[in-house]
Amino acid sequence: MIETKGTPHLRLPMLDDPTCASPVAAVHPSAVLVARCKALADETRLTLVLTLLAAGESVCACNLVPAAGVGQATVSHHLKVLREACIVSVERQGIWAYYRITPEVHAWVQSVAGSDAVRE
Amino acid sequence: MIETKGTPHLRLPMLDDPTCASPVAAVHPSAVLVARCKALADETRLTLVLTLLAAGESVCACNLVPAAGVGQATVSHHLKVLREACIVSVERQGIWAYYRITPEVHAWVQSVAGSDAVRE
DNA sequence: CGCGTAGATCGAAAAACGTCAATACATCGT
DNA sequence: ACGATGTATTGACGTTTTTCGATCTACGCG
Repeated sequence: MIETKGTPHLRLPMLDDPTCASPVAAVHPSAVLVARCKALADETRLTLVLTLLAAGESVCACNLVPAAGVGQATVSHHLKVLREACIVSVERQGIWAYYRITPEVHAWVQSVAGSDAVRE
Repeated sequence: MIETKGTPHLRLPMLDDPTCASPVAAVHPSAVLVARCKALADETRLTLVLTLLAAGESVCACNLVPAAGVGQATVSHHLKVLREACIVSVERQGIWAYYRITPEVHAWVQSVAGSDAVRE
C-alpha cells in the first residue's frame, strides 16, 4: 500500500506546466491517535506522564499533585483527560487513587517521550 | 507557585498499608517535547504530517490544501505551526513551496504515528 | 509593465482549553 | 453517626486555538 509512485513530484522547475497538479494521497489519523496526541499536548499532563513513566509503578494521586505544581482540582482534571485517552489507568485503594501508565500504551508513550526529560 | 514541603504526609491512618508514603520525583518535559506534542495535537496537522510521511518526499503546498480538506489560509497557518515546531521544513522553488518532514524528527514522528493511519 | 497565480499574513469570531475556589462525593478512624 | 481526609466535579473566568474571508507579497510570463 506504499504506492506513492505514479508521478510524484520531481523537482521540476516550471517549464510549460503552469499547474503543479500532482496530487498526493491524503492520509488521515485515526481518532485514537488524535486523542492521544491531544492528551499529551499540555505541559502539566506531560509532567504527569513523564513522572509516572519514571516512577515505573503506580503512584498515588496525592503524590502527583506536588509533582505537577498546580492545584489538586487541576491535577484531577488532567488525570481525567489522560484517563479518557487511555494513557493512564487508575486503581482505587480505599481513600487513595493509584495512577500508572496503561500497559498497552507504555511503549508508545516511551517512544514519544524519547530521551527528553529534565528531572528536578 | 509551589507551596511544597511542609507536610508531605504526616500521619497515615492505615496500618499495614504503605500507600502514599513514597513521594515521586517530578519529571518535567523539555520545551521541545511540549512544542512537538502541541504541534501534533490537531487533526488537520496530523493529516498533513501523516500525508507528508506517506509521501516520503517533498510535497507542494498546493497539493496539501486538498489533502487537508480546509481552506488555503488554514493550511498555511497549520504549516507554520509545524514549521515552528521544527516538524516540517519548507523549500521554496519559484512560486511553489515544497514541504517535507524535517529529517531530524522523521524517526520520532514515525514512531508517534505508529501504525494507525487510514488512507483514503 | 501589468496580469495571474501560489503562498503568507492580518483581523475577527467562535470554540476549546487550563486554571482555580468552592463544593460534592467516597472512605476511613473514632 | 460523626468528623476528617483524599479525590472528583461544578461553575466561572481568562487565555489560547481554530477557522475563515480579505488582503498583501513574491514570482513568472507575455
